[in-house]
Amino acid sequence: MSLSTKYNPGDVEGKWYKQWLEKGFFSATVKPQKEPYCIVIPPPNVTGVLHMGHMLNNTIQDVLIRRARMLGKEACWVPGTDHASIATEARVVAMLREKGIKKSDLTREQFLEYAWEWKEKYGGIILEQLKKLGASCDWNRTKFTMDADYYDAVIDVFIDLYRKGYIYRGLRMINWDPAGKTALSDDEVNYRDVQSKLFYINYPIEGSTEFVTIATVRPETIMADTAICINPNDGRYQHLKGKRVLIPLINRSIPIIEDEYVTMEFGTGCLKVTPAHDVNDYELGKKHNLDLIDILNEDGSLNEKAQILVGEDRFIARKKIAKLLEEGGYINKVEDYKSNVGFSERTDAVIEPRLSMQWFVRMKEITKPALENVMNDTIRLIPAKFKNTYNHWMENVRDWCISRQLWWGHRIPAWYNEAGECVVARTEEEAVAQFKANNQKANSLKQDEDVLDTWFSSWLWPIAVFDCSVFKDGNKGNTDLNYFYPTNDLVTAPEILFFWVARMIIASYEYRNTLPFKNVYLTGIVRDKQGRKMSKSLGNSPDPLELMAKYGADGVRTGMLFSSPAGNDLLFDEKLCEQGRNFANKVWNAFRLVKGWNTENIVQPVENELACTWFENRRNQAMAELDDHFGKFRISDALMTVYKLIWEDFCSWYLEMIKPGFGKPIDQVTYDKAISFFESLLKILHPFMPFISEELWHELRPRTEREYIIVAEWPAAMPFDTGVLNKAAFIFEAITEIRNTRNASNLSPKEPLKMVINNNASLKDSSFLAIIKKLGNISEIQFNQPAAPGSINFVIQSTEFSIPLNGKVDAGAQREALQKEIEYHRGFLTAVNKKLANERFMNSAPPEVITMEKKKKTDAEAKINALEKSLSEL
RNA sequence: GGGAUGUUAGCUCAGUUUGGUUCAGAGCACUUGCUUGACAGGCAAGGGGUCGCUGGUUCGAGUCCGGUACAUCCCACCA
Repeated sequence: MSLSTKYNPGDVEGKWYKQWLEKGFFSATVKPQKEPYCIVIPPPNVTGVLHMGHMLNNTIQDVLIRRARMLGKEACWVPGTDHASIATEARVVAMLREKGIKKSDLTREQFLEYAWEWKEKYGGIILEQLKKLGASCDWNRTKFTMDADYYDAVIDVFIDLYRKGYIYRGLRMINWDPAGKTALSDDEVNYRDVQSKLFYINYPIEGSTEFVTIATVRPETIMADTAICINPNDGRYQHLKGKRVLIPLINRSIPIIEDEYVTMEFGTGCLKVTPAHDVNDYELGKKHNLDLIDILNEDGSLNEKAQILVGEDRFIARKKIAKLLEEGGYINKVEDYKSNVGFSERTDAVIEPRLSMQWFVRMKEITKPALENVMNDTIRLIPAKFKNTYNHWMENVRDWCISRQLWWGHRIPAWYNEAGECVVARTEEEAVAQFKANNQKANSLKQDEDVLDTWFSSWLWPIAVFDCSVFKDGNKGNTDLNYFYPTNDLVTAPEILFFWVARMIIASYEYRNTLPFKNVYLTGIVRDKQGRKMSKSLGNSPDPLELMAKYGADGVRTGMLFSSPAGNDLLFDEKLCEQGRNFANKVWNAFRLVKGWNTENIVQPVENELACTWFENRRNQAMAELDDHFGKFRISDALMTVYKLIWEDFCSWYLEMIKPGFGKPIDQVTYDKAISFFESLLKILHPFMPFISEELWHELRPRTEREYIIVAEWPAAMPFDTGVLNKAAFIFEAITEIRNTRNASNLSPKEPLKMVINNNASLKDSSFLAIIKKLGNISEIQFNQPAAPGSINFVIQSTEFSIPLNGKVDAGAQREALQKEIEYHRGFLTAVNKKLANERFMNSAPPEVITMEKKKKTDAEAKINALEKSLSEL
């Protein structure tokens, strides 16, 4: 046998992927007679490189798509990348910095030229990496969220929503990143507990020598205060109502206002109100008509409105002002305080709440169908527990800030004239026309400098990959869109359930008036063994490409799937890949065994006939389990079903049963059966392990030009006979008992044993015996003989077995073990007897349960009998 | 602060909807014995859990109800 004892994935993976591509097996087209099955990939960042999260996510998608393809559906997996405005722009800025170029020295056009150049060079590396894991995407359909037609679609949607009144421009308190000088959505802000100080500051009351003490963690913002607020029900402060106070250091007079918003228990019960620099204060300011005083520049330094410390950074200003207040005698006390501070996800700078003109999507109304259709399971979330979180988010949805102060992205189609008036238009010409129609000046127009939030383009993804014009012109009969949409399954991480999934659903109901996909499979997060999230900074993330080089793509794929039920985080351990690789090796060696047999036209032995009948039934049973698991998106369980069917049932039992003796031939009938079983196993293995299954498929027998396993037919569901399976279970149990007896008695498996069977004469002529003899290495079976002294006895389904050991064993140890076992069964029997003696149990339990208890009793009694017999014969 | 989910073998998880033969399971890990003519990346056998804790309902609770502890996640972001 020239085949290596080990499977070498490196030899075969590239070969098959290339052939699959060449034969066009991945590409999908409209075929009205076939049922479509479609997945759109969650587009990875164009700057991305493959990490373990992608590995898990895309393996699951590939499993689903490959199975659908084999089920005869027109399987379409659409790949692509996301322009990822913030991430990509940051990468380009960093790249330019290395070349000594500052973004601020470039014009927008120059910068974008660099960005595109960079994208052409490095963008899409990740798509090449996906091919290594076997991803069977229809690469002809590869889409990018800034393709020309996609760009237009995004602009069309903006204009359309603006006309419908869903998009507005407004002054709002937003999350400002002073380092990136951009607005961030709420979701791009991470909150962390930070140890800080709580300053108690005295504000002098106007026309009095008394003062009011407030507590704040941000003393540098007192110059922006426009009121002090007390709770009207606060008994301590009734005398302050209607008075005014002076801001320390700058002596500006501000009113004392009343609002129940103030918590009396916190701090002193007096709150300084700074509407320009705090979200809650902003709301309070609006309610009480307070002035807005913004004392910060874009970069977080103080501006001239602060009057003092102008130009200082906010954190330096905080230290300095604390000192000034101290010197001025305004500090009452300072406490240590732990507060929750927001940080930019991108730059990690402390977020500054800031008032700014931004564009928003009004969410309340537009989200309605998206909420309803998830809650009523039109769109299924898997696992369903995410419905709760989804519901909670959607019911409390806030308007979506969609403008970003960046250059890389879809530029907002808004135009301003010299007077600062604004129109939304696709081009400057259209803008001019609109201004004129409004009787407004239309000279020296300027386009909005901002681009749109990345999610404002990716929420169109499932539609736009098929047709970008649909947002402007409606559906003009694009057959791809009509055929593949709504898509079937979406596989993504729960982290982006709101960012992306919810918004795709919203867009789909808005523009297609239907769902975008039927099922959303939410994967877990890949963590390391200690449960930490994998991250670059921790260096705990293995490189999937290196893993695949080491264990094979099939090994890594199955390794990841072994322990990753939907919604559960995956604690990644390289051992899993090893298990995957070992499985591939097992399959490989099973092939080597079968392939090495010589056939002859001899009569099929009875034991082989039984073995084949059994395995066929067992396989059909497993197939039913498999289909059930897939129907419930239990991918790990599905894999485990295949794993055990192949390893235990096929290799350990079936092949051992039919294995011919060394150098002897196997009968043709059994051999053909074995090959066809092997084929069906390779088929159900294929979605999980595409490469080795394709390799062995071709090794197993000659194939025609287009006969590949990737397009082979998924084995149809077949009935199975539980009677056959039960009979086999009986044989297996007997064999296990025999082996156990050998093990416990230190008898080599090579030494043939004799056996006696009592009270089951029907076994005499059965093919069972042949199998028991073969796998148990039993040389002779006698019937209804008195047990010889020193026998080991056991009972299986009321049949008594006896193995004479002729003094080959240590009687003392044997006796002890037997006594222990007898004791256990006696205890069990007592419990059952007690139950049966309980009148109330006998009266209220259903008859089946009582019958079962009675059977337990007789079984236990038989077992004890047999054991006692063994004991007495020792 | 509000909400959700989870706690079952050393580890990762099934099982809880509909209480009683899938009821105490799986894979990995572990122990013992095997140079077994496919595979030591292997074979065979085995050990291991009072189902977080605590009350209750019931003839009977991993499963239903109350309480409690711990963990994780989501939302909000009280100066």
